[in-house]
Amino acid sequence: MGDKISLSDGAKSHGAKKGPGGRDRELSTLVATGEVSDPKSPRGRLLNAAAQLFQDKGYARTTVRDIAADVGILSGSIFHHFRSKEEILCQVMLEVTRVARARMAAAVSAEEDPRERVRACIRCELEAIHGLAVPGFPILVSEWRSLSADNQRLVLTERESYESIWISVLNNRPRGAGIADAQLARKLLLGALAHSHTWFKPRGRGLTLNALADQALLMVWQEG
Amino acid sequence: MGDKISLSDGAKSHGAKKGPGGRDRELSTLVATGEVSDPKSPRGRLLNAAAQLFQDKGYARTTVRDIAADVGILSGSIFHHFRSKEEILCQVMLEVTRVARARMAAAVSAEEDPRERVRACIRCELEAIHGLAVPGFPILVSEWRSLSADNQRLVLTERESYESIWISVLNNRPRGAGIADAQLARKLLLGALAHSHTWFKPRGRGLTLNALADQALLMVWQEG
DNA sequence: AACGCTACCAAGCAAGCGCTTGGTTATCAA
DNA sequence: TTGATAACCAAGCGCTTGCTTGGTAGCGTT
Repeated sequence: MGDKISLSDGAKSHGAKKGPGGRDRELSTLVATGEVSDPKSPRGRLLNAAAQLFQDKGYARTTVRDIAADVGILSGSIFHHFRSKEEILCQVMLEVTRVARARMAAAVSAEEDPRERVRACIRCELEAIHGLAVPGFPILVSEWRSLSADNQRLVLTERESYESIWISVLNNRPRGAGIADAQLARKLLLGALAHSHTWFKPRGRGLTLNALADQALLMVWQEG
Repeated sequence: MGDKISLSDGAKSHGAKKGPGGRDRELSTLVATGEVSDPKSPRGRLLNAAAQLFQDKGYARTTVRDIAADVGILSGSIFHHFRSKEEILCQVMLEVTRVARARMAAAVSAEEDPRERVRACIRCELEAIHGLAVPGFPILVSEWRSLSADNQRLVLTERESYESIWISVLNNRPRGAGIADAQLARKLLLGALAHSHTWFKPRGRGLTLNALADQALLMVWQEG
């Protein structure tokens, strides 16, 4: 099962190399389709600031005054863009999910080998977790309970396609490669990777992000 | 009086034994030495209530009024036992760590085989995470940032001996058993296990806690 | 010129927060 | 009896919080 991975669009940009110049072609596409707010618009700037603050200080410890100050407006003005503080969190999660999904789809389709695809998923999620793709990804795990049940359902729906990529990639592992159940392997892996946000420093000269990805790969894919 | 005492309450003298080893024996010892508060004392009841509330709702969303109401007193009375709300969190973390450490040490020393010792560690931590040992263990991961730097240092010191058990047990793995570096394996494992708190239901009829431990073992110990 | 729209300011409200204060009760030892 | 102490109540203080209100400046369209 899970031979093909359904990608939303055929036009994908592989590699997503970070460097000087346009960081992600996927992001521009998402902005163009309206799936993600323009980072230069007031709304986009607010969401980016909120994402960074929620990630750094936590949702509850971040005030709307913090967010407002970060983009240079007064706190009351925020509510011309969002109805409530929680809506900000919800929108951050939705947009982060869309960016992460687009990058993940591109990364997977750029690889052929099943094992390389798993590695690509891991590396891709690690990049998201450590802010190389978009700020705010760790919030999806750490601040989940800060959402109301309705908003949880909303984000969960948006997230399904992201997780389904993971599952189909993990299902392409051979027998005996480790944890058999892809759903279980995914959950354990998500916990392990997300937690790395608290201790892994990409700036450090010791372990690189790619090396960490290789080690994490050993958890769900053994043998050669 | 309809007060509910959450866990490990019946150990009046040496009464309650659970399982072959007498699992609450460790708690009684810790209470006797003063390392952990008596669950029947006001302080112990407050700490237990706080631990459960912090775990369920999160530290920031739990008010001192919530904790007080849970044990049947008024909010102001709390501050005859603790100087601040954060001190409650800190004390919860310290005591939870001590209980977890004692249980872990007992679980490890009950096994001889290196692989069984790793499995025992995993099972032991899973039991702690899912409230079978003491309420509040997941707080150690999820609410770490709610502590001031000073209190973080305090808890970290108390925790060292707990982590050192993990490291020595993981270091007894043979070469080629998976992730070579014990420190790294431990961090990834902690993330994976702690995250299971959000999705694993011990009440569920599907995956048992022991089966989950076996699967988690596959992440750090391959080839039987 | 008049309009409509977006983005924002200035001021502040009501609620909830952690925590303080002064006093009361129960227990127990000398 | 007296005094010390632990445990708690009743009341509320000072502050922060998310959010509201009424108004304004700038801009493009008609």
